[in-house]
Order: sequence, then C-alpha cells, then structure tokens
Amino acid sequence: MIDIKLLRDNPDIFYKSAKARGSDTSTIDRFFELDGEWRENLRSVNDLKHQKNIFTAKISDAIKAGNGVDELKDQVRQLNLEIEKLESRQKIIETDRDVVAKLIPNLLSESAPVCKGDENNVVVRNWGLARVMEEDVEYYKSSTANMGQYSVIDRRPESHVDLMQRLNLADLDRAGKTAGARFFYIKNRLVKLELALMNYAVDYLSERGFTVVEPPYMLNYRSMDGATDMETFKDTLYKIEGEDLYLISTSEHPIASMLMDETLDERELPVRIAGISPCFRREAGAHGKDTKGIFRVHQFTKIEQFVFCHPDQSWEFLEEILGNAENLFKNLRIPYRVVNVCSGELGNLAAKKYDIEAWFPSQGKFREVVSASNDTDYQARSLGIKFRTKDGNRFVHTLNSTAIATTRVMVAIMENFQRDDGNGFEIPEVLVPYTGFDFVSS
RNA sequence: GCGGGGAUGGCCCAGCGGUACGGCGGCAGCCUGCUAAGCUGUUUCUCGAAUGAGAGCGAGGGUUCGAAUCCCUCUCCCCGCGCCA
Repeated sequence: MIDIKLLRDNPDIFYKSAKARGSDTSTIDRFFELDGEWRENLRSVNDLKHQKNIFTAKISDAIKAGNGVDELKDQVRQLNLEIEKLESRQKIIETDRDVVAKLIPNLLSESAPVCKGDENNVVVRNWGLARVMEEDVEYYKSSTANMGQYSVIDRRPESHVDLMQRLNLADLDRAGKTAGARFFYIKNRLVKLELALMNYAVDYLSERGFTVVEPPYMLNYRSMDGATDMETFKDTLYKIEGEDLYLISTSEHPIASMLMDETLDERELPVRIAGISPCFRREAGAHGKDTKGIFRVHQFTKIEQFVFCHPDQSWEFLEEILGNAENLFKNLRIPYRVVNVCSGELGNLAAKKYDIEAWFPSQGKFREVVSASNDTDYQARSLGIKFRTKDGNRFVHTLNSTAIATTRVMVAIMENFQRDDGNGFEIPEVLVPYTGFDFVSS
C-alpha cells in the first residue's frame, strides 16, 4: 500500500505515477473524498470520547468520595449512543477508503520507462551466443537492439514437447487425464535435471549470503493480501475449500509475510532469503497461450531471491539480485536479454522491474524466465514490516527476483543444447556435478 | 482430536473491574580527565500547525459509567494423552 500521509501532502506525484502506469486516477480522487470524510468524522468521535473519559473519571472520583453517580451514568449512556452512531459510520468510511487506497499503485521509479505493452520494454543488454534460424535473424537483431551475437542454424531445434515425448521424459497425456491441461508428469533424467537445477540454485544463493527457506505452500488471506494485492491477484490463486488458505503462486509471498507485523533492529538489515517451493497458478486468462508442454503450467518449482533492506539500499539490491539471476543463466550458458519493463506492465507493487528473457531457438523468440522487482516500501507497508531508527520506525524496502523457475529453464536447456545429430541434448557443464550425467539421449 | 497452561510495548515481566508497574535494550541529555557506572527524559499507532486528544494488553463480540482484568467465540504457542509420514 502507498503512504497515505505522503499522498495527502503530494497528490501530484501519485497522479503522475498512476497515469504513467495507465491506471485509473479516479481512484485517487475517490480516496481524497473518503479520506476527508474520515478525518472529519474521526475528530468528532475523538471529541465525544474525550468527554466520556472525563465523565467516567468523575464517576470514579464520586464513588471514592461517597457521592451519588446516577446522573453522571445517564450522561455517559447518552454519549455512548452518539459515539456508537459515529463509530459505525467511521468503520464504513474507513473500509471504503482503505479498499480505494489499496488500489493506488506504488510510485514509479524515475528509471522505469513510461510505455505500454511488453513489446515496448526497453532492452538493457544481452548475453550469449544464440542459435538462430535464418528466418528469425531479423527478429533476433531487433530484439537485442542489434547488439546480440548469434550463429545461424539451418535446422530448427525440436520443440521441448516433442523432445520430451521422444526421449520418454514426460507424460503429458496422462497428466491431462488425472489433473487436466497444464499439468505434467516429468520422468527419468528430466526429474534429475530438475533436482540438479534446484540444488545448483540453492547452493549458488546460500554461498552469497542468502538464508535458504522452504516456506508454507499455503497462506491465509491476511498474509496473502499483505504480500500481493488480492484485488488484482485473486484470479491467479487457488483457494482451499472451507479453509482460510490459498496455495502460493510463488515463495515471494510466504517469505515477505514471514516478517509481517515485525519491527526489526536496523542492524538486522539486510535480510537475504532464498525461497524454494512449488508455485501454483490458475493461469486463468491464458487460454490458447503455450498450451502444450511445460512452459506455462499450473504447478512448477521455483527458487526465488528475496531481500528486506534499508530504503537507501534497495536500488543497489535490485542490481544485485538481477546480477545473481544473470550469473545463473550465464553459468548455464543460456543466451538471454535483460529488459526494463514498461510502466504499463509493472503491476501495482513494483516501482521498477527487470525481466530476463531467455532465447528459445525452436520458438525463435525471447521468453520471460526471470522477473526482478523493487517494491520499495509498498509491500512492507501492507505487511507492517519496519525497522527502528533513532528518528522513529520506518518501513523496510522489499525486493524479489526469480533465481530459477525449473520448468522454463529445463525448456531452455532442452531447446538450446540439442545435439546437431538430433539425438538428445547436452547438460550444461555447471550442472553435471549435480546430475551425474552430461547428456540426455534416446 | 481430548485435557491443562499461556499470549501485555523492540525483549522480559507485573497487574486480574477505576483507566498499563518494573526491568533490559535503543535513543537523547546531564554528570564526571576519557570510558564505565550513575542520574533524567524518551521509546506503538492515529488525528492535529501546535498546546493536545484518541486508540492500544493475541483477534472479534458481550456485560459495565468504566474491561488487560469478568463472560462468549475464534486463532496461535507450550505441557501431557491419543493418532501419525
């Protein structure tokens, strides 16, 4: 949530930020209406309560002095009726105001590009030697601002769907029978590859100051609402029937809410957490996109980076966690580009977001594999995560970034490292100590 | 699931119908050659330009002029018992 006091004092910057995101600024108008009413009503309530407190103190004194109190009691009863009336009104106004306030997006970073549509994301840099079909070269060049290195290939690599089928690495049809579309059974060396990726990412991050955490895979409403923005997020979440529980869509959320309502000592910052968990997503509204294979699925495993830090350091940490994610992909030798995501595509929480998009030669496209965001104090405020300073308590800043989403990285490996003779694919060297094998073939 | 005991400010803890005691830690100041000790104040949220006011004792209700305190419902933690990968 945004800082209400800051909004009252500087409405302009919030209007500007919301406009740049293409979000509806009438919510801000509505906020000011309700907030004005709220403040006015609060003053009345507090005045009445003040009077009441004076009377109850008088009653206390009168009893001690042995005097009668019946008349005073009647006056308090009268006040109570008025207070009750105003307070129930206050509750309604406050609920309405807070609903509206939660819809106001975070202040945009100066360095986030003002634009709309993922196709307009700004290319920051690219890395690696991509294998590109002749017919995809133009697209590749423009997608890398003409900076990308590539070698032309004359045979399109097999799609991961066909490859998995042929090499007996997955059973998608039976998953359709037992669970439905966008589920999978992966098998044999693909399972080992996934475990290797998980272990590799966990080792990499724990060597860099991250505490590794396996969180709860379900959260209650309060935690989920604090960590995300339920209003726009509920379509992606699975709800447990009859319980106040939601399946997590990323370990970001249980990790963020882990410190909910806590006030940390300044010396405890920064807190670096690496989360590992399955992620459950309904993918409602993704009909027709990536319908086959394991690229877009209802359940996948992700290793996530999360940082709680001092507000002065969050921009450095955004570069740090993006750097970590990039290094993982460099070490895996997967070609990628980094984009600075358009203001219109950031969601409400992020002040700025980088995506890493890996090159998928069989698709001839860059596709998102990592998303790294600085949520500044927006998420921390909703969750009540603060730290003490000598000038009072302040909200921490929170950042999150994918390290490895196993399914997409497995697809990237299967599609980028196919052998020229068409017989299977190589395992990136850095994973071999974890897999115990360096190729997968029929 | 069944008993029993708990949840109080950053932490520890008292209070168990009259409006949150005390300690530790943090911060500010005083005091001493310096440090330590000691002393004083402060420490959460909200409204207010401010003197100030209101709220807050796990959450939500109730009783009362007045609830941390009594009653009801719920959540979580601890100790037994049961069940269990």
